[in-house]
Amino acid sequence: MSTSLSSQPDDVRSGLGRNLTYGLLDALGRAIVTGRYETEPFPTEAELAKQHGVSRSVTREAVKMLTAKGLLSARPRQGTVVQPASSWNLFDTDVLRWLLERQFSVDLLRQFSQLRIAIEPEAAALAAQFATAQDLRQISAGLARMEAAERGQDDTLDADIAFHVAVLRASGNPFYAQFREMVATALRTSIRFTNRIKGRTASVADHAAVRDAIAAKDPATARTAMRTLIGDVVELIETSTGAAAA
Amino acid sequence: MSTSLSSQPDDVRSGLGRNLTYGLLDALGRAIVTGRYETEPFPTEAELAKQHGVSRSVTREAVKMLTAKGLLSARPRQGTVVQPASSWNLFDTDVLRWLLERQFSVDLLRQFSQLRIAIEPEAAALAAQFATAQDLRQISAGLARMEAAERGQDDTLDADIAFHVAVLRASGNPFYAQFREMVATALRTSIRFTNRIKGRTASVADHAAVRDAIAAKDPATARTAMRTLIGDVVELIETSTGAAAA
DNA sequence: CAACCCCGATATATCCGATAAATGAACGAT
DNA sequence: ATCGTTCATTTATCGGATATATCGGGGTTG
Repeated sequence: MSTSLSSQPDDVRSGLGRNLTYGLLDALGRAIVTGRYETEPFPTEAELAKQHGVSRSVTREAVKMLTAKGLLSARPRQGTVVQPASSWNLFDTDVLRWLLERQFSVDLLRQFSQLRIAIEPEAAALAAQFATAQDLRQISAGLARMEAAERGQDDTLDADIAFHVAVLRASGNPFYAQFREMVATALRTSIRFTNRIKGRTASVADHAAVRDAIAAKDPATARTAMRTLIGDVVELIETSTGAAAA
Repeated sequence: MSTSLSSQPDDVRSGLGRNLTYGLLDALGRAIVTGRYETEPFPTEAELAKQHGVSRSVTREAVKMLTAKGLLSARPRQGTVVQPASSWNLFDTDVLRWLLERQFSVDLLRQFSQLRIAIEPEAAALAAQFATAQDLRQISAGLARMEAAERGQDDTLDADIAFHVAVLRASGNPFYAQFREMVATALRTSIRFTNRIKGRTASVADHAAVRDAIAAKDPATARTAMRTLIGDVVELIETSTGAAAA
């Protein structure tokens, strides 16, 4: 065939995933969330296979995975079509990552932080009630890493993530724990905005207050302390958005 | 082989989905969350195809969708294995439905309601700030349906769902709106427990208080009113659980 | 003229058989 | 005993054939 010399068919074969299907999944996912198919129709299965230089099997499996994540819908004769953004599964870590890594994602980051305002304070309150000794050790370990990062002995971002993830786990509720990956992804992305604006040095003292309240089994205080923490983040992003708009 | 006459290979061909792949997806999803593969290893691709009387293509696509939802993981030689429950995407409506519809799901329902305590009051607060005129009409429509249901002129459950979904939409935040399907699913399941215990007649007055606070653009009151509402649900479920345990 | 039915075109859905690649385990050499 | 090789198993990938669903056009009919 003509394209089989793999001149450069979008190169799904590189290193985008552990195999061709995941490579195509990633390429298509990014293309969809960046709106490439808002102006042109989504290709048919045969066209996709030819464009990316892969077999129909690989194509179909990638499309099925995107369907499972709510980004696509396939019907005979009608073809495969991109679903409206309202039906995308925003709590799928792949989808969230694609969305946050694209350009113009500050709005989305602000909206996700608005969600964190609801989730994390309540998670802290639950943690204050149900955290095991080991949960508490993990939270303290995260805090210790933040202090170490202050002295340049650890990575600030990783330490921050470790702390928040530990609190979510300590809630003892799988639905709260589910936000682990998402918060981690969002934090990694958000640093591109927040760190650019302030020196940050994310208030270790405020984080310590959360840990202390959880250790003291004081849900109300834990909730307020965490709310303060996330509130600062939101304010930082609001400022960023406002600055960009002005 | 013995099974090729399709005596009754689990019958994915019936009406479980709009095609074979979705039928198999549903059958396998239910089987996984009900723990069938905790005692026996997950079948290989070839075995699955034979057991359900479908081709390997259909099998592979269903497995890929389950992988996208976090339930499975496939590697050459190792085979396909069920992932630990902690990596299942609980915010996928299929996964949540499979989990809630299985036996012994009261615990999960309680935990999801604990999440609603975080989400819905905050959504109500956001709605009080940002709801459009149309959002408000939708909320009022939901309330009207609840009143009608009181008089036996509408379905209580559908009306309740319509109200909560309208509030989530009115938040103007896609992450909150994402909970629509999940709350709907959870409510439909929860009625099997809550309705069994009380006459319910879910406090229309309490719902009206939420609507009024949103209409008055009073976030704090909207938040507290919604918190009261969900708090009642949790209490109801706690009672149910306690009764079952005792 | 309008309603209905039938047929063809098109895209996904399904089945199939062959080959490639990855990987863990058994086996053998040093 | 350790290390490397071979082998068996399972998923990954390929591509061709056929089935099925569905939209739209066109012809027939009341």
